[in-house]
Amino acid sequence: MTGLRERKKAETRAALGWAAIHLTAERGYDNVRVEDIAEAAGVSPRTFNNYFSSKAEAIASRHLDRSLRTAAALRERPAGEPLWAALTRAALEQFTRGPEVEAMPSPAHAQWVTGVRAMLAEPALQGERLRAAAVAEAELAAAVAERTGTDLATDMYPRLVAAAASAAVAVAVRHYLDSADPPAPIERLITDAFGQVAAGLPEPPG
Amino acid sequence: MTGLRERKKAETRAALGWAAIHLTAERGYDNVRVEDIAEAAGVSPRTFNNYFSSKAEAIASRHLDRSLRTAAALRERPAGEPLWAALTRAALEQFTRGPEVEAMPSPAHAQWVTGVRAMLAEPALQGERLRAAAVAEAELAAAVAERTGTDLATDMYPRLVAAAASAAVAVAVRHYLDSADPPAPIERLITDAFGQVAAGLPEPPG
DNA sequence: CGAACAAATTGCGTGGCGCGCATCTTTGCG
DNA sequence: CGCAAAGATGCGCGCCACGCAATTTGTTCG
Repeated sequence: MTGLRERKKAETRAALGWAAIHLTAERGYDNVRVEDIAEAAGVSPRTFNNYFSSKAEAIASRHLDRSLRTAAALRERPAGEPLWAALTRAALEQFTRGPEVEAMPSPAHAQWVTGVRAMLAEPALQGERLRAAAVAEAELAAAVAERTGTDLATDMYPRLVAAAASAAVAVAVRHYLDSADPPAPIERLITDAFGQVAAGLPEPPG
Repeated sequence: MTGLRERKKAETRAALGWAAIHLTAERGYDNVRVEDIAEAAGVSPRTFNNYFSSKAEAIASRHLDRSLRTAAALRERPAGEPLWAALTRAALEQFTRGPEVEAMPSPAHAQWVTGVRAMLAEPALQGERLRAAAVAEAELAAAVAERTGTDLATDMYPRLVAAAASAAVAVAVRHYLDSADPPAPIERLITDAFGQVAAGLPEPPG
């Protein structure tokens, strides 16, 4: 049952998360006060901390949500599919561009990208982003354990797989953001990264 | 040249880092104020923030130093050694027990372990730990790039290797800490984890 | 329907933190 | 010895996370 209560809560959370990201990309991390975020989301400052225990956590929340979806996506891949193929697909599914950004006028879009880059570079945020990734990784490990019939408590295998997969995505995204001009499409980079990991990252011929 | 200046600075940094860890393991994260750490290190509270920009960073500093040593160790492995063998050795070298802990009376040792476990579980610290790991991972990637003659700017390979290696160590350590009673020796777990990663983490036979 | 219950929001107050700035002390070097 | 650079310290400010208690808003039953 989806009561009004739950829905409103989800909406407030989303509004706060979005406002936090939006304002930060726009003005920079420490030109945004919690008060501003709360106001933009139409809620009292005190309420902010009922949803997030820090400014950084709010900003990382969308990253967390997206990352968690990878685990969910893996669970929905057909059982017959080989593990690494399923992981690759599950990861790729998360990289369709969202509507908020898609429906953004072109001049603003350039500034948006710049702002997001600055945001990702902000040291004060990296820890929280990584923490979110770690939470999602745990979820992914659980999904891998289910799929492969291994045991989280006794086998390192599912956690190793989850960690390697997360690393593949992270490296691909980083490569995408770093390479300036017309970068290779993110889909190709992710596929490539997963391919290398699944191949055991053999030393390239000198 | 190692002037008095540099040495004192290194000493102060070490003293602050150690005091931060020690007090936190003893009393718990938020029963330790910055003032306490500074006092334990024999330095003014204001000086604390000349060395670390947050309490969490101070606590994670030793983790950072240790992790950075892995990259240095890799650079010192013989050039002929296969990459993954060299990585495994470099990682293993970091896990010889330090003297401060070794020379600790047995009754205190038990409490120490408990305190450290609680410290590692503290959410407010995980982000900073992960951030330290990320910094070290970057350094490791650079070392891998050198050794394999690949290019950080154009190839995902060195970063993928560094990330996979870091993940292997992290998973092994976690497994070691999680499994209670008489756990498998950490050396075996690390070797095993590296072996699986280098083999491409093949799906186990159902 | 409406009354009792539960859950969320809000305002207020507090302790602590991160850091800029100005000042004083120590170190390195000629 | 004396000076310039680097570090340590004291002070003060703005902000943040959170506990508590009062209030508003949804939910559930008689």
